[in-house]
Amino acid sequence: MEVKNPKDIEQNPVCEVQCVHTDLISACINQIITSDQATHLAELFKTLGDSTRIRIVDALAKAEFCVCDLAALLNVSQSAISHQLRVLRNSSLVKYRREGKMVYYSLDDDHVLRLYSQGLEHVNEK
Amino acid sequence: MEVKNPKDIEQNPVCEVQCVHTDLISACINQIITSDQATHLAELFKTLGDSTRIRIVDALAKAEFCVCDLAALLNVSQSAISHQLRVLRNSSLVKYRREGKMVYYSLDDDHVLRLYSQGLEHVNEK
DNA sequence: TTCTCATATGAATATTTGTTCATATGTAGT
DNA sequence: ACTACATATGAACAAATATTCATATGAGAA
Repeated sequence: MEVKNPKDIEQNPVCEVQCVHTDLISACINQIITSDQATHLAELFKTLGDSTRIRIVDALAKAEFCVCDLAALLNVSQSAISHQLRVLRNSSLVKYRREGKMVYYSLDDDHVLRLYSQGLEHVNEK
Repeated sequence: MEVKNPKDIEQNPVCEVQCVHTDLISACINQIITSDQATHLAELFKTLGDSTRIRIVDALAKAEFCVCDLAALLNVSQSAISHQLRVLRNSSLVKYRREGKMVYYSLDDDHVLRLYSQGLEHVNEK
């Protein structure tokens, strides 16, 4: 029943609840990640949040592959692989080198492998 | 939801490209993560792929909070926080305990913190 | 019981996103 | 120049998803 008035929100974003532990909140408010940082970090995780990209990363954790190899190995169209590789590139998760007509992709650094392995550990234990 | 023309796939999943390094592929094909595993892992990362959930995790990395604390701290509606907490619960990233009317949330284990920190490291270095 | 309030949840909506299709770009060879 | 082919990319469509709104549930107090 207690519907919050939009005007109240403008005045005070916290008015909707009563239980707030104000001391704890004021102690933490300055330590919380900023919205900008959160957005960047979320984008990194979001990049790994697709099964096709996970399979690409898994493959690249084992060897360097060209685009058509990945398409064949994962049974996904060349276009789809290429689109997804761009997403992975934009998040600095993979790097590439050109050799003639072909482009070979690999994981950007050990950092990526650690992040991936950490996730794998979590799902294997749960 | 991932592939191209079903008829082509039945006939020959690789027909669209010519460059395939068949030896490398047959050496790797059995080591690649299964689609099922990839889906599970992707869901874990997807869970962290939203800025609101990142901010929740960041807060819970510092202290235990009840739902209304999180709503106030992050300036997000109670309903939205509650919805997102369920997503985090479903991926075993947070746990909770009831105390009277209130429900206190915290990170499920150190695993989650390591995964989160690893991601934070990556974005800070790039 | 009834009231209050902290939390959870279903439905609806708006935005995001992954794939396909068609086409463009870039590179090597003729 | 032209052809072949590996890769990239824009547009369109379908599927997934985050938030809001309204309401339900659960727990303590009167």
